[in-house]
Amino acid sequence: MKEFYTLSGRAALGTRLRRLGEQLASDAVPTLDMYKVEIDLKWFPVLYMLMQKKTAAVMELAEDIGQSHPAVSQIVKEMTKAGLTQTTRAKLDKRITEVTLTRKGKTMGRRLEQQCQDADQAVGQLFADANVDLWAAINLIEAELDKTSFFKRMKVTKREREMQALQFVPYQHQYKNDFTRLNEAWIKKYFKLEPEDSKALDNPEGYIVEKGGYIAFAQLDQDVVGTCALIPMTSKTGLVEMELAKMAVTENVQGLGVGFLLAQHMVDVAKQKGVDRLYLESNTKLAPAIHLYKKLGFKQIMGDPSPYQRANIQMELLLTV
Amino acid sequence: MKEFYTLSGRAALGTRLRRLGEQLASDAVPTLDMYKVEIDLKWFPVLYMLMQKKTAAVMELAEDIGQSHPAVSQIVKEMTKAGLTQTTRAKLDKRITEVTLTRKGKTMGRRLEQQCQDADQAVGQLFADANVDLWAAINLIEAELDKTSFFKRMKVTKREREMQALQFVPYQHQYKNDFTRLNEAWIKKYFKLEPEDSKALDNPEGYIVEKGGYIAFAQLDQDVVGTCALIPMTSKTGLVEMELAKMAVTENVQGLGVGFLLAQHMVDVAKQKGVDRLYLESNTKLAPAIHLYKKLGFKQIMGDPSPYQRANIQMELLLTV
DNA sequence: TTATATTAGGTAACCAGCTACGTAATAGGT
DNA sequence: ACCTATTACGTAGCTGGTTACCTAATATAA
Repeated sequence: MKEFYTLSGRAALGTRLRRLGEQLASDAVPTLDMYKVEIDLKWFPVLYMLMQKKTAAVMELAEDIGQSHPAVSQIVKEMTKAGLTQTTRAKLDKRITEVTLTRKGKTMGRRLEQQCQDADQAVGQLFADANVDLWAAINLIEAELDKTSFFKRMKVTKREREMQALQFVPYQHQYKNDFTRLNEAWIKKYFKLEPEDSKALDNPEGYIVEKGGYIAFAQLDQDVVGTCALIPMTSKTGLVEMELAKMAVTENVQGLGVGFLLAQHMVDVAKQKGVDRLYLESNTKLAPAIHLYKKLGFKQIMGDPSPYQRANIQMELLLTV
Repeated sequence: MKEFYTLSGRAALGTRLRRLGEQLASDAVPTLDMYKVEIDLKWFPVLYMLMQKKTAAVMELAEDIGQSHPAVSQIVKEMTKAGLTQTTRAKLDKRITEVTLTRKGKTMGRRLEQQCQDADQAVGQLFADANVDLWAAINLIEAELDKTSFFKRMKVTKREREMQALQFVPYQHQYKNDFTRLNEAWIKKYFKLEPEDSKALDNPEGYIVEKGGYIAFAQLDQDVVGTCALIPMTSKTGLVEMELAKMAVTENVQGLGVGFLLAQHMVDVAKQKGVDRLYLESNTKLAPAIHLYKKLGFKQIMGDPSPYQRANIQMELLLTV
């Protein structure tokens, strides 16, 4: 039994907690008997709250015990039938159903309170015996989950693992289609293909690689998920200058930081090549891209007019100071 | 919200555990999406087990994942409909339904395993952030509950509390009926009233108290729940001797240790009175009583014949050595 | 052998939650 | 004053589990 837990490890934490909770709850059924509290287990929280509050509305009880109001409505109906509670419409607001305990309900309630005190005591003893304060532990865990939900934590974990598998490879002939595909995808999505585009996209080898440029591809497991190019520029200043261009990342891995790592990789390559200044053109519509460039240290400049219509921002990064 | 927890304290541990578990589980639904595992959350354990086992029977899976076999049967049916599993009758034993994953099922399974690894990682991180190892804590608690169930713990706690309220009071006239009632109850239950009984039961004052004897009553809250008497004996040896007799405890508090505490009280009283030797007669049918006397140090002896038919064992306790 | 017990697992009915929705009463804006 | 939004809460129906019960196959004892 419970083979599943041992195998799936802490991933089954949720199931395990629920199960332990259920076990404790089911242990509570015979104890109710012991205290001569003749109630349905599920009435427990409502009865308990009514002992504290004297009178309460259905919605109020639902809020207090953390269940839906139909559940409470149902429970109150049953308890009333069993003679433990009675309901009256509130005078001030006739929508409100006020629930109060009958004499019999109060008797049960008193026994229940006694039982709760004993249970608290017993739980305390259990913690002492096991030398663990599970209650405090849950408080800490819940506080931590309030800060960052488990869902978000999973996302971070996944990304971290995946990013470890990310590799950068230089251009090879077999990647030609990937280069075209990745770039056409984003251009078509945000703008439309310009005549200037086809120059580089249709012939990366002749237009970039053979001219002393560099193209890198980001590979995740077997998939090519991103690309970026360094294109030599004819410099007027005597500095070694290259253009960072054709940056593209597949839609379904966007937001994982592939773009940033890819761009960083390109900067590293540029440094190795002895490039003094990196230049790029982009569009302010592409906010995440601009953000990414800024993060890498690119500064906006007013440069020469671009051959691309969509370019409305130009940036540079000086690599040698 | 959650007013109930803060009020009822650790008594609501069960509910709280269950709730936290459910919260974590519900957080897992969107993560399934993230990993492109297109399964119903409840299929998770079955799919996971099948990844480990290649093939498994319905009963086996039920055992492994800790759910009932109809649940598994249902899940397998749904999974088969979704094309994730296929079922065949075992050749050796045609009652057995062997469940295996299809190609599609295996694909999902692989992604799920990946997800489980990430989840395990994320849970580990959560524990690190909260600085609590909840997993280890649960292990300790479960181990402790295996030793002593929560139900039993509640019983002990209840008894301890109740025993604190236990008081011993000496005979007063208003207790006369209690003395008769308590004694007649057990005599009638195990034996039948003998003529000798009425002597003491009908006239405790004349037969016991006024002759220098002593009667004590055990009171729990307002209820008289037990009684016991010390009756002077005519000694041949010159020692001060008394008979411990008329020990009776109400049925509905039996097993709580009232009898033991009462007898212990009588021994204390005897010591105060300067009694050298306590003597008693009983019947071996009354095993708990005999056990109790032995625990107090009484030893079996062969004494004079008893006026009571039901007496088939005699014991003594020497108080002065 | 043959009768009986046990086992695998399917179906049915139930249960305790939930969400969705409807109705009546109240609150609020114009 | 009147229309709209909100609130309280009841009913209906869904879901994911359960237990109870059934049949068929196998194991066991007379």
